Formats: sequence, C-alpha cells, structure tokens
Amino acid sequence: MTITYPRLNRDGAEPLWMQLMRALRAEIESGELGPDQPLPSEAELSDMFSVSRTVVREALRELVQQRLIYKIKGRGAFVAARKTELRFVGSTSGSADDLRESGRRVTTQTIHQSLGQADEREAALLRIPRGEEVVRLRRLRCVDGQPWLLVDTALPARLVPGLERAVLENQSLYDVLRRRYGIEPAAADRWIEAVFPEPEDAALLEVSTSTPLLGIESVAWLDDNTRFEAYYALHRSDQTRFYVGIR
Amino acid sequence: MTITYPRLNRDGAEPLWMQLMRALRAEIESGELGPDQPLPSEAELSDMFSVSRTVVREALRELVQQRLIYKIKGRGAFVAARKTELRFVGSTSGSADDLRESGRRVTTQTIHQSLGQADEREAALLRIPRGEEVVRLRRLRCVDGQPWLLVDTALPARLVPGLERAVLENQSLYDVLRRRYGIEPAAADRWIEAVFPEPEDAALLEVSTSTPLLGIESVAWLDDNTRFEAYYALHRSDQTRFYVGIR
DNA sequence: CCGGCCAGCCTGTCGTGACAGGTTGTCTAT
DNA sequence: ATAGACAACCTGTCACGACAGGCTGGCCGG
Repeated sequence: MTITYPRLNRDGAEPLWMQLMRALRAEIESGELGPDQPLPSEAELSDMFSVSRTVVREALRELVQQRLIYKIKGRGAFVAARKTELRFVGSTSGSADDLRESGRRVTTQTIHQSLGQADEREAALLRIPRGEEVVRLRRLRCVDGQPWLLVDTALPARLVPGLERAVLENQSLYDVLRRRYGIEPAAADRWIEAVFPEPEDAALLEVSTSTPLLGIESVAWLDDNTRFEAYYALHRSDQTRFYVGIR
Repeated sequence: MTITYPRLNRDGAEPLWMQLMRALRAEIESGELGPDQPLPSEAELSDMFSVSRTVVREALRELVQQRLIYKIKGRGAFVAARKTELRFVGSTSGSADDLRESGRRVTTQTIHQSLGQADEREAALLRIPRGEEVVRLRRLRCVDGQPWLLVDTALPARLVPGLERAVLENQSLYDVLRRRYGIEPAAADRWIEAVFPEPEDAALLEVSTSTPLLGIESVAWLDDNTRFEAYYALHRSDQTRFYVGIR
C-alpha cells in the first residue's frame, strides 16, 4: 500500500469522504493496486488522511457501491476484479427509438446536437477512421413527464448530411433517418449492463449516482459494411423493464 | 406518520438498522404511506424506536438503495413512486441456457431440485392452475470459478415427468428438455431489469446486497397454448453484459 | 508434524455530540 | 402587499469512543 495520498481539503467545499473516495479510486484505476489486493485498513486510512473512521467508512461504502472494491468482515477491503465481457446469444429486430407506449405521453428533448470528430470509441464502434466527422446527439426522453432514458448517439456525418441542424424534438430519430435519408436499419448489436450513472447523467435523469441503471450500447448497420449509428442509452431501471419477445 | 412500530430486538441476533429497515419497508409496502409522503424525521425515528441516529441513517440508507424512499437535504425522506412497466419491443431467438463461451470454464451447480405446487406467480406465468405440480430448479452457474448467474426455474411437471430426479449437473437444461422430452422452444418473452439481490441470493452470487444485478424474467412456449418454462435469472452485472444481435 | 487455542487485527454495529448548510414558514419592516 | 430577515427544522458531514464477532497466524501441547 504505497498510497501517495494527497492532503484533503478542509474548506468544506467538498466532503472529506468524497475527496478520500476519489483519491482511493484514482489509486485503484491507475492500476497501482491490482485485483484482490488489500487496501489499508480503515484505521490506517484514518491515520494516513487524518480523518475519522466515519469518513473512511463513507468513502469505502461508495467504492463498494461502485463495485471498485469489496469488503470482507474481519479481513479488510480489496480491489475488485475488472469487468469482463461475456456474450449473450440471440437476435432481435426492432428499435428502442420507435417506442411509443400506448396511453403514455412520450416527450424527447434534445440536449445537445452538434458536429464533431469521432473519438476513439465512436471510431471503433462505427468502423470509421478516428477524426472523421460525426453528428452527435444527446437526448433525454421522458414518459409522462418523468425522465426515462438518456441517450448519446453518434452518426457518421457523410451518411446524414445536415442532421446536425434538423429539428428532432419529439420525433423518432429512426423516422427522420428513414424519411430524409432513406436509411433502413438492417442489423444491430446491443449490449446490456447494469451501471451507476455519472453525476451529470444522474442529474438529468433525476436519480442519485447510487441508483443502478440499465445501460445499453448499440451499433446499427445499413449493410454488412456500413454502420450508421452508435449509441449509449441509460435507462432508469425504476421506471422500466426491457421486454424481449423471442419468436 | 401513524407508524405502528414494533419494539426492536436487542439480542444482537440481527442488527438494529436491519430491523428498523424492515419495519419501515413493511410500512411502505403495506401502502400506509403513499408515494411522496414524508417519513418521520431521523430525529423522530430515533426517539420512536429508541435507537441512535446512526441506526436510523443506516436503515434509511438501505431503503434509498432499494429505491423505496428518496431523501432531500433540508426536507426529509419520502416514499418513492412505485415501479411501472414499459415494454421494449423486439424479438430474439436463442437461449441463455445454451451459453458456452469459448475459452471459459462454465460449471453449473444445482442448489435445489424438487416437486412442488405452483404458487401465484408461477401459475400466472405458466398459465396453469394454482397448485398444479411444478418441477422447481435453483441453479448457480459459474464462469471460471466465479459465480455468474443464479436462476430459479419452474416447469409444469406433467410436461417433464421425472425431471425432478434428473441429473442436470453441468448439463444444459435445454439439451435435456430436447433430448429427453422432445421439447423444442418455439417462443419466449423476457423482461430485463436492474435490481438489488435479496441477502440469500447475494450470498450465493458472492456480492453485497447493494450490488446492482441484471434480473431476467422469462417465459418460454412450446406452442401458442403451452408454456413449458418460467425462470427468473439474476446475473452479476460486474461479470457480464448481455449481447443481443439484431438481424 | 499436526491440530487446537488464542492474541491481535479487522470490519460491523451502535452511541453521543456537534456544526454546516438547505428549506420552509413566519414575522417584520418598507 | 411584498420583500427580506430570521427562527425552526431537517439532512449532511465529521469526530470520538466502545464493543461484538469474524479471520489469521503463531504459539504450544500432543
């Protein structure tokens, strides 16, 4: 435990436990502490950072919630194993974007809409060179006035010229793609996971950062060689369950 | 706040905060307190149950995690709205039971296997009369030695006679159904949600009760009139993501 | 050599006290 | 009547102390 600890800021601008949590998280994510390696004990951390055990436990509790560490009574706290990916077989047709639930008032609000250059992740998902122009959308969808889904979408700009200026408010993106660009989705891959939201996303969805949400990563194809859309959607799991009909 | 509070048991068999949590949860789930109604303040609860505010806060924290209440600083704690269901369109073929990930050691352990009478939920899902005989399975599946999935399955006994005595260890249930009973799944409905596990399930999966898991409820058909399997699977979301290929 | 006992460490639980800062309602001065 | 000051209440944060009980490793007796 060669933790190089920063001095905690006591001006009250930020809770001590949050600062400590971040310090420990940085230590873990930097890889200094490998999986299943023990953290210093609560008493040691209390001494090292000159805070009470209350603060230490609050910080560790948050890290446990984030699944970055796990604790064993009588032993200590340990770094959790990194997330590994396993595939879930299946095939599905249909699009979340086309959802309209009868009897429910669905509104979609575009928070952000712009042209940009594909970053590493977008480039990999869309199979385009890094830096190629993409249209980015950040939309919040509400059902009966309740925040329900937050989705970040990226599309290659050359496939959807002018989309960055289109008015999408309360329209299905897939409708616009079909009508304006003649894009008909042929295939897609989706990954579903349970995650905690980042503070900014949590605020938009009006949940706490410790609320488990359903995260869906999706890539959609026009044909075998052309991926036209990548998105990551965060669903409020207290508002919905996913239904998959298998036929 | 007409909370009819039970006296808490101080024999140490169960933590005070857990007892208090349960008492409050019972109060909420009984419907005595409607959505958005305030709970007594922490100080009041502390007095009412003769415990320290530490205990009260621990109990409320757990209820917040379970999304049964929410708290607002400077205001109080309030009953959360009930979970509503929304449908996610799509269709999928393929079975989670057939999963074998290349290069991974998959083992399945049968925890429980017995004959019983269908309860309310099983009867509704399988569309059979309450009390009809069902075969119940509780299985834990591990990947590379790590608990990965806990699944409770129920099948009408008349469709799978003797299944309660079959040796399923490390076999795909769907293989057994196909080979021994000639059952070929034709359709299924699945619901995916993010949930917290019950203590017993958490222990089996070796996670804390505050770890968000992916819960999948599924019903499978032989034909339009015959439902042959209902299960509820809890997936460790830190171990996997679901993949859905859309074609 | 091996098994059981036990000290010591660690987390879990609980109590008490204190202050900061957000929220609400009321009271007051304009 | 309205705006601002203020008290009362509430949760958030933090400190300190205490004991229960799980876990490990080492000591010791067989």
